[in-house]
Amino acid sequence: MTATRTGRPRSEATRLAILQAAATLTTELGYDHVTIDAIASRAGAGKQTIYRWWSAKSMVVADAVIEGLLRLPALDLPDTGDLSADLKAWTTASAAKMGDSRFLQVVRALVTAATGPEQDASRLYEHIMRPTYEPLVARLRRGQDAGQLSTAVSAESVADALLGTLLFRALARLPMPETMTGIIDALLAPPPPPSSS
Amino acid sequence: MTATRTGRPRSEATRLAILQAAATLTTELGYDHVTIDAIASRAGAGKQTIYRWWSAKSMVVADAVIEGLLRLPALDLPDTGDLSADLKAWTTASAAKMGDSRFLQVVRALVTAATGPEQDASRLYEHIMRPTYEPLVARLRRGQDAGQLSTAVSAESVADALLGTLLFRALARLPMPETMTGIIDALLAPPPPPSSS
Amino acid sequence: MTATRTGRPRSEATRLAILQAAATLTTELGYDHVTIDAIASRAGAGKQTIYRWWSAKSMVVADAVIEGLLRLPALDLPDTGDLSADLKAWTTASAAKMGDSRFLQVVRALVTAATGPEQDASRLYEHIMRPTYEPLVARLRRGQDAGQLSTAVSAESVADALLGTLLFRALARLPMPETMTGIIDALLAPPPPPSSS
Amino acid sequence: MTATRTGRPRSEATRLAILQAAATLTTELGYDHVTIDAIASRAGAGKQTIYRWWSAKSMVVADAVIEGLLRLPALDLPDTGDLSADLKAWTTASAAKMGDSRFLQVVRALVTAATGPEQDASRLYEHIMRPTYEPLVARLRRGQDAGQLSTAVSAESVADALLGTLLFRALARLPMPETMTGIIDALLAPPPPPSSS
DNA sequence: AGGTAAACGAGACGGTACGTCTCGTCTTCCT
DNA sequence: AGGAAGACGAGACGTACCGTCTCGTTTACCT
Repeated sequence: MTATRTGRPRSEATRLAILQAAATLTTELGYDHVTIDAIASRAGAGKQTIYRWWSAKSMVVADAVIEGLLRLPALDLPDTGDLSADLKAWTTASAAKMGDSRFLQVVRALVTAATGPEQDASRLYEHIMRPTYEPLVARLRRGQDAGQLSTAVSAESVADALLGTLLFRALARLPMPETMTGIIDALLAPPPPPSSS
Repeated sequence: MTATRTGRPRSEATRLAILQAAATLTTELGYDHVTIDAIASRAGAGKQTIYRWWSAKSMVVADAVIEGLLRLPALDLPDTGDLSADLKAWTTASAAKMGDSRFLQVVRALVTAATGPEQDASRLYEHIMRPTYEPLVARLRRGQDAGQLSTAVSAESVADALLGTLLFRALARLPMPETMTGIIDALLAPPPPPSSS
Repeated sequence: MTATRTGRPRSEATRLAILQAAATLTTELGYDHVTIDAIASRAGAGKQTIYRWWSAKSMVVADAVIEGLLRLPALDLPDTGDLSADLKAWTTASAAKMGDSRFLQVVRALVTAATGPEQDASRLYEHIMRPTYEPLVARLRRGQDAGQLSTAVSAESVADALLGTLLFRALARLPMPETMTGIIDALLAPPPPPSSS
Repeated sequence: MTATRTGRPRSEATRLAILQAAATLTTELGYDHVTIDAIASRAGAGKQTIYRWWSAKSMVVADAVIEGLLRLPALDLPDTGDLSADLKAWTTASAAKMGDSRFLQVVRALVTAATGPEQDASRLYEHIMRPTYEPLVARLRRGQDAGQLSTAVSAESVADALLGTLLFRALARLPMPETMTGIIDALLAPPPPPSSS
């Protein structure tokens, strides 16, 4: 019994109105120009209601992401049986979305939240990163089962490298597709060791 | 001759004091919590002096980086001739530093800047990441020359994967060292090609 | 029969707890810093219970006064038969209490209420001042009966002058005791009439 | 040389605009409904500018009084040579103004300020009470010289009693004129001591 | 040497947003 | 129905910074 029991219960309608307002304003104005006052006003809520449930603006935006009101680029990973083609299709599509400035606005909120208290960071990982990470690892494992990826390397390592590259180059604003193709080839179908260059 | 000629010349001592203050405060407080007032106060300078020479906080911090006053706690990448051992030593040591809050502060500065104007973002990334990224790429190229790494994959791709993994796992707060070892092995010592190619 | 009759009867214990809390907090914090929330919390009552029975903070405090829970630190006015000595003893003792911050807190409550609606103001003044004012007037009347004070001046006027002097000098933070002695002498033992009347 | 010397000097225009705004708003809305935000907005000033120079709303209003922008009832004390008539005329006129609710609004600000830090209270006394108190004492002394008031009582005592009565009855909202007449008569022309009632 | 002019430290200015506090109402469960 | 608990919309509070604007002062170059 962790719950308190008396008192007016939290209003779900208000909670959603706040998250919706945060999502809308982030998309319209960009993360930096969103204010708590504006979120409250747009949501028809009091500021205290926001501060009662969220510790910072970044957490409100992060919750809007979790709630699905503010979409990160969808990263549905296909499974056609051809791991290499699937990964290339996925990274190419993902990379294309990374150039979207609205995406960077959201990423900024998430990174801000991620550098905050451990508890908040973990929550974000669970709700935002894991839904992308786990299917990717699973797909890589199926590729290993199919003999398309060496079992000498952990699927997690490859997933880290792929997601990390996307993150790194997105933040650095470097071009992406070719790079991703190269590393995928390197990991999946390594050439014979060079003997004489 | 665009320059005016009379008047008191710009004070180099003040310029450096401002950049040093910006660097110190960014490391101590994190990019978001650095204020122009604090920089001015710490540097013993007037705010107007800062605004006279820089357009925004991000430009001051970028200049501090250029000046070499603010760095990632980057480690020297050894070159013993054994690429695998060198990378493992470097990634292990780097991963250990990822727990350092100063690292996260700088990463935050980068991400914050990344969502700002293209020009600011590029300046910061160039000068913060390059001192780490370029030597890494160079070392990988030497490894390729020595036949320790396939030439079928670009050195940049491997560098992206390594740095990206560090960045990703740092932000996601996942454990690091083992993972790094695995991916290095995968890239350097590829397994036999899958049976059905 | 104006009253409804069904339902749970009003809790007397809660009513008193609220008034006691209001009195205590007014004394401790001063009228301005008392909040309805704090009263409710201290009384172990719900805010709605307060709003159900009182229209405003001033009314709660007024009721606390009526209930005798909040008083000026009034002193008993002695009656030894010697009006002059009695008044001097009382004013000297009262003046000493004027330095007490609790006194100023109550005065502030009165002044705050005085600027509000007529009804609230009257209630507070009646009940806070009267317990001091009425005995003083009564004592002065007995002095008049005993020939110690002229009947040409109303007892109320003298009471006003005495209490007013205390109030004025307390607010102006001027020294008090000697002054009080002087005015008492002036009123009780009038000098010979001026030569040219 | 107690003053600091550098930096932009305080703007006198802004200072006056703030006091004028405070005066106007107090008159229009009443002391309670004046907000610092409204003063700042009306004055075209920033809130911080107000907080930089005044500790509380009551001090701003008090300064507006001192500056003559928010008038207390003028208490010009006539000197026709007839002390009794002069005092009665003055108290009657003063009492009439005391019923004005705008007066009570200002008094509330002053009392609030008077119950604050010693330094603020002293300032108020010097600038607000003394300009009324001192001429009154002086007039009473001239009355003593003319034999219209006993020299056995200090002029200050009488002034205390008169001002105190006005203050007390104004705050208590009790009727005034008759009472004031009575006490003046008692102090100025005492009847012969009663022998047989 | 004296004059001109830009840069300097200092800090007040009009603003925006913050995060907190209090109000008076509303909503639930418990008695 | 009364009451405790406590969430709610509203909005004022006092603070922190922003970027701009005077000030008086300092330090060069130019007569």
